[in-house]
Amino acid sequence: MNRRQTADLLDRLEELYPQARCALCYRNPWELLVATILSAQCTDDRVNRVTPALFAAFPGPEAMARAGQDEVEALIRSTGFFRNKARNLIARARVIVEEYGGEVPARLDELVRLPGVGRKTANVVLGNAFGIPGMVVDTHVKRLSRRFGWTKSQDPDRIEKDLCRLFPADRWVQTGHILITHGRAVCKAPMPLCGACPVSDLCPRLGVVKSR
DNA sequence: ATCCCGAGGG
DNA sequence: CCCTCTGGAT
Repeated sequence: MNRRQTADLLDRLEELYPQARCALCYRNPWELLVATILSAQCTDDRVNRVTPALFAAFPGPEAMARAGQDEVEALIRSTGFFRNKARNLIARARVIVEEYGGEVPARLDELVRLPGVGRKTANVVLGNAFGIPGMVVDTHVKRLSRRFGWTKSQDPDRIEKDLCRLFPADRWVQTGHILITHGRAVCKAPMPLCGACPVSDLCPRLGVVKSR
């Protein structure tokens, strides 16, 4: 799929999913950071079910830094990986309090140094809480990128670079959201709903692009 | 059984 | 590249 076909596809997906945005409930960078790490291997609606109680119990990094491991675990148990997540939430809060004066850093290199924060989470926070362009590569973006032929790699870091080269920076954030939205609704992991796909005419999987 | 808007470690 | 961590929905 060439650059022009890709741009056409993005235009149409953006038209189809005009409301595509971050699915996590949050009111500030700290809450978004917490909600995003909880969303690892867990659906966003399940995250949104536990965050109100979590944010009420630990409103900011200072409170979280003083939290007990089992106290946090109890609140986030249903999101899976709760031991790792609880440990990282507390450790991360301490780093934010001690090294960043209680403010979530707005830089990629500083965010990824926080415990439990990888490039995916960092780019979600940068794009949605700080308005800094970042290409989010989650399982959906990864899958669609391969299906549309935008990358041959399986490595998320490599895919991120490929997509950043393919798209202009001012579309990175929205591209992530619309790919995720389309991936969840139509272009699903085990069984894509190709018969009901609104952009199947642009899909290399069906061999239609080549014949145009 | 398989997957979910992942990260860390080998 | 591989593996593990975890619960819940389908």
